[in-house]
Amino acid sequence: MAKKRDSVKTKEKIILSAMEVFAKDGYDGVSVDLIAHKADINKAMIYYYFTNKSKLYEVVIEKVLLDIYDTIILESKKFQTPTQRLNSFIFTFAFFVKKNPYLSSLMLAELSNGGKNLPKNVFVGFKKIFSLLNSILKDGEERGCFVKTMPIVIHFMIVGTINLFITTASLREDVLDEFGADIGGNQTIDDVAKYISENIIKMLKEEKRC
Amino acid sequence: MAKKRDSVKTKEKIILSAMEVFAKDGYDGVSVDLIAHKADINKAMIYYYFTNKSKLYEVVIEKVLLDIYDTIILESKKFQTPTQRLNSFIFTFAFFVKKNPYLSSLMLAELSNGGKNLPKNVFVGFKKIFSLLNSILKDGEERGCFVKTMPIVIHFMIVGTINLFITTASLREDVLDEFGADIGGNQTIDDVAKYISENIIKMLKEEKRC
Amino acid sequence: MAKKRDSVKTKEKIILSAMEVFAKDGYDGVSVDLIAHKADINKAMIYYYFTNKSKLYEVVIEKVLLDIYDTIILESKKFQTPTQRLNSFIFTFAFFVKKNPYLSSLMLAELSNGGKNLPKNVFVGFKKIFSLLNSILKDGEERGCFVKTMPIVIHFMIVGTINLFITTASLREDVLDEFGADIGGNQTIDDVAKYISENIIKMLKEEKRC
Amino acid sequence: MAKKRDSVKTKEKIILSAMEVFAKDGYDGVSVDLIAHKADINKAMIYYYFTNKSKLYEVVIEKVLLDIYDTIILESKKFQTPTQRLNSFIFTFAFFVKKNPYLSSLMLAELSNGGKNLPKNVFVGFKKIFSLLNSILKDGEERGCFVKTMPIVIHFMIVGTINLFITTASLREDVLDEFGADIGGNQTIDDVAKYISENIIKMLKEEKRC
DNA sequence: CATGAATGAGAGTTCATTCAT
DNA sequence: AATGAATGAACTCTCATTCAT
Repeated sequence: MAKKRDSVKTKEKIILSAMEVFAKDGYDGVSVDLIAHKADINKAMIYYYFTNKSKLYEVVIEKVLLDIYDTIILESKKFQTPTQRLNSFIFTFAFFVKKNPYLSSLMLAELSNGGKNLPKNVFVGFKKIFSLLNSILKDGEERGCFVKTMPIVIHFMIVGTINLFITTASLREDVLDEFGADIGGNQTIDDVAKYISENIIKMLKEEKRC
Repeated sequence: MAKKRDSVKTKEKIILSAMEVFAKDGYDGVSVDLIAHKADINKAMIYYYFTNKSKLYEVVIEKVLLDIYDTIILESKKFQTPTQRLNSFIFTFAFFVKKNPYLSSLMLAELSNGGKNLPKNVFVGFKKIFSLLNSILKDGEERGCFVKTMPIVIHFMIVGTINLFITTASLREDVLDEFGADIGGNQTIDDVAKYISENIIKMLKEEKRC
Repeated sequence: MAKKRDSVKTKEKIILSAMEVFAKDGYDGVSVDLIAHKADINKAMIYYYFTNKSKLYEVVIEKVLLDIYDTIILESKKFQTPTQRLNSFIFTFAFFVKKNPYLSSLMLAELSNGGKNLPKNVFVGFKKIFSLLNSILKDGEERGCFVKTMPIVIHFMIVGTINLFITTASLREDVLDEFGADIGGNQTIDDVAKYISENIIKMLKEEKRC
Repeated sequence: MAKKRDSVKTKEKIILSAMEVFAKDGYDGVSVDLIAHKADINKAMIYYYFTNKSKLYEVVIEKVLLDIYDTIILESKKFQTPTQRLNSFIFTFAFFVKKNPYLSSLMLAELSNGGKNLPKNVFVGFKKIFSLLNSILKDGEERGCFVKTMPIVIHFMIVGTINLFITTASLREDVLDEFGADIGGNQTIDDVAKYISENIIKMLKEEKRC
């Protein structure tokens, strides 16, 4: 029998519901009422546990980013060469957002509005992920595997492409028939990850292999 | 002699103000009051000319997308080879969003939320731009300049990277000092465009030149 | 060729449109914009000709009431005996509202809200009509045709019944099928007038005939 | 001990205030602000309890009609003969609207505008009241007390006359002095009910008595 | 006479947040 | 820890009315 008062469960339900609706409709597009309703809890509980809407949003975003970071770090450690680790970075990121379809929307939304709903300190999440990629690239450079590059651009290429592929999925599906060109309706996120990985690695190499 | 009641001017003022604030705070984050105030017109005029907030948003987005499209098309026609035209596509896009810093936010926001605030027919704008890139790529393939590729991924690589670079500019600046790695604080959008262009062309070529 | 500027025609178009929509949705339920649109004239013309919405309403009501009065008076003069004249009163009233289906709504609406949208002087219209009936009844009494009665109640019996029959027509039609009882779906306004006339006259007579 | 937060009381206050002002100024003539103010509650509570203005109006009307119905039914059951029951119907109706002066306006207003502010299902109230009268008349016919009649016309005669008498009371008072004829200024609603009852029963009888 | 542009007040509704129980 | 009631500000939208041309 489920306990009537289970703070952990209640908090979790709130975060999950919040994540879902924030991802779909954005911070301003969502009411606290809606979150409470989705989570099947009393609205006042949100204030009890998270102080206010803004703080709840922070918690949601922070959780999302740290989850990604932890996952990527974990996978990345299994490999030694920069090439393998870069490949792992891309695939793990793609795999993660595939598993958590809300994340892409949230990440893009925050990046696109300059984080207006967030305090600066939340961006440690973004920075951590970037730092990881950065260290892979620097390591590759030092070992002579990769050419000197612009890490932030590589980062945006990976993150931007994969996120856009995910977030535009339904959009592309809607317009599929009235469109002659190939808009990626048949490609899976894995195909995309593979394509990106191969080509970015091609970009980063001159002659040598690692 | 400046007329006191000039519908064209009023409409323009509304669209410009709307574009600015929508880009900064998103559809739901902006009040009609604010738009009216920024445009220095009476709020009711927004309803007089645009029926409602939603319709105004549509007009703004449509205008943005068609402007980009027209500009890119125009530039693109100056070149003959697929390589040149692809290069032109990237640079013109980058140039345009640099000149119109609001656009990136608007594009990313719409892409990231699946166009929830827009009717499907507005996506002709997005499709047109993509179609243009698509035809360049296909042409390159047929002429044997480019390898077979995934056009939608190339598209997201270009558009996503440039848009993210623009929209995150202030964000990156804010965290610059507390951060060791190079987060692109010194690079201009032109540097980025050049880098993307060179590397994507490298990706698309095997041996031959066009 | 129709003249571009024809004040009489414009005024008439306004009054007719106003009558129609006021009848359907009431004074507060109608916007000046709507009247202008229905009349196919510029909104400002309404203010030009009628000063404001309230005054326009007055004009409409006044016209309605005087039209009825004039018609009834005219018909009534064709008859000599109180019985005939009462019969004429009822039939002419019924005939008139049948021909002008908006009037009933307007009359009932004004009566039901105590004339809140009208200045007292507009009620001369109502009073005139009542005076006419009153004189018929008094004449009947004096001549010994009718018993002494309560004129205002007779008046409400006639006017109320006929008006309700007209205004509820569509309502009764809507619920006709789901209703066993006879709600007057087959009766015409003429049937009703006949029925009312016969029975009220029966009420007013004792033994004698006139 | 009076509770500070009593949903029942709050709801009641809202309904009572709404009934009063809707009766006076009609659906469109009343603002939600006014209702809230009259009820001495926060405006948002109206939406909390009744969703919107329209739904509140429905609730008010439904309550009014069912109240009348219940009262009439209760009284009617005390009598056996059709004549007595018809007499009871008329007196109870008159007594009820005298006690609840808002009702007549509301009923007339809704009848006169074809129920534009109400969903069809609200008219069960009207239908129930009419059904009751209808069954009295049918019963009278079958027992040979009443002649065959047009029930809907009888209904409008009763309801229309009494309602008009009530709603026009202040109007008639205002114009009393400037008017020679007897406009019912001295008659009470009971006089009117008695008059209507006697005469309608006279109408419905031929020779026989019940 | 006629028009379209403009205005300011106010209407209906929503929402983040707080309070009493 | 949990709930439903309450609040006040803000939001979208409408409307009677006026002004400039």
